[in-house]
Amino acid sequence: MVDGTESGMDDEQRIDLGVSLFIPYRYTEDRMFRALRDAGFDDWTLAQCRVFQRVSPDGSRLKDLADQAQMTKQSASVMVDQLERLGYVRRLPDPSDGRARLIVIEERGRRAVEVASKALDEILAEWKAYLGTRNFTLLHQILDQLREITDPYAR
Amino acid sequence: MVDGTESGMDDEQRIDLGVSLFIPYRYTEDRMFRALRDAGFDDWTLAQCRVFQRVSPDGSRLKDLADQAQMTKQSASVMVDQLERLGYVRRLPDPSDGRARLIVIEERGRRAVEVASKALDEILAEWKAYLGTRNFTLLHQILDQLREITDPYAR
DNA sequence: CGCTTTGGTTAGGGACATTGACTATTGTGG
DNA sequence: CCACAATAGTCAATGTCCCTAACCAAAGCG
Repeated sequence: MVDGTESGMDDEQRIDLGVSLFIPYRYTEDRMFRALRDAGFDDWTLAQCRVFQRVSPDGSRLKDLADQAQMTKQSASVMVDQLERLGYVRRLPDPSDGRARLIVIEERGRRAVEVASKALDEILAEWKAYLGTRNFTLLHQILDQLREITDPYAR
Repeated sequence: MVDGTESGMDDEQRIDLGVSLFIPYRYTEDRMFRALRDAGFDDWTLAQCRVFQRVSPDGSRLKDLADQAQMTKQSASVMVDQLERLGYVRRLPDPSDGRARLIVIEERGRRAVEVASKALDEILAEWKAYLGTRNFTLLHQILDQLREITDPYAR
């Protein structure tokens, strides 16, 4: 927050790494969202989509979705309600825990995942071509490393 | 969006680069926001703070803030209203254009920038120590490069 | 000068996310 | 085997954010 220009650290490196991280992130998000819309998945919102993307292929608990998306269970629940009404996911009772429910991907959701997947491939291929394979791989490695000290959710 | 597991590209690299970018970004944002709160700047919200961080030391036009923050002028205007009421910024008539107004940082805002600046330095120092100077610099360079094809706002 | 563009504001509504209080199931220690 | 704490999720009310639409005024341009 705040791109201060004073104090410590050589200026070259202060040019907001936070923003530098955010910009390409948003680029992928925007582009995938647009790809989905163009493919006919235009009945959901970005916020709903963000929750959907966290649903594991094996089904997820509401609590986990909420944690990962950094929101309250209540908020996540509303999103899931909507996604369910739209046919992207379904809630099933969790056989291993009577309190819990498993949110699983439905037919329409599966088709959306396919489209998004393809869009992501395209983006990554472009980046790879632009950065060169070497730097592209390095970026991956460094970010993975960084994740270890910045990801609040184990992984 | 959507972390698909099928199709193209070797799996190693598909582990969502988007998320990998987002996680450290959010880490910096969260931590700076907390640092500000702890320092007594606890009367604003994250959304207001996000707009504030875009205000240039020389003053910014509303339109520019809105563009950079990817929101409408109307939304940005509300944020600025609030920031102004809280004493972080002030609107001045723009001498070079009778229609426009310059949003400039006020005393309280300047103090906040200082705190945020210090927090950012800390974070970057930690990352540098963890990644090693070499990789830290590389990360910067690669992200800068990536920005050229992903930043919708020139710079 | 008219006309278009550009910078901002006002008004109203919808989407998102939070806090607080509640139910029900699970697990645990006495 | 039962009181008790912790956990999964819901309901209700509220507030914040952000958008569309409509508008005003200054600037730029033919």
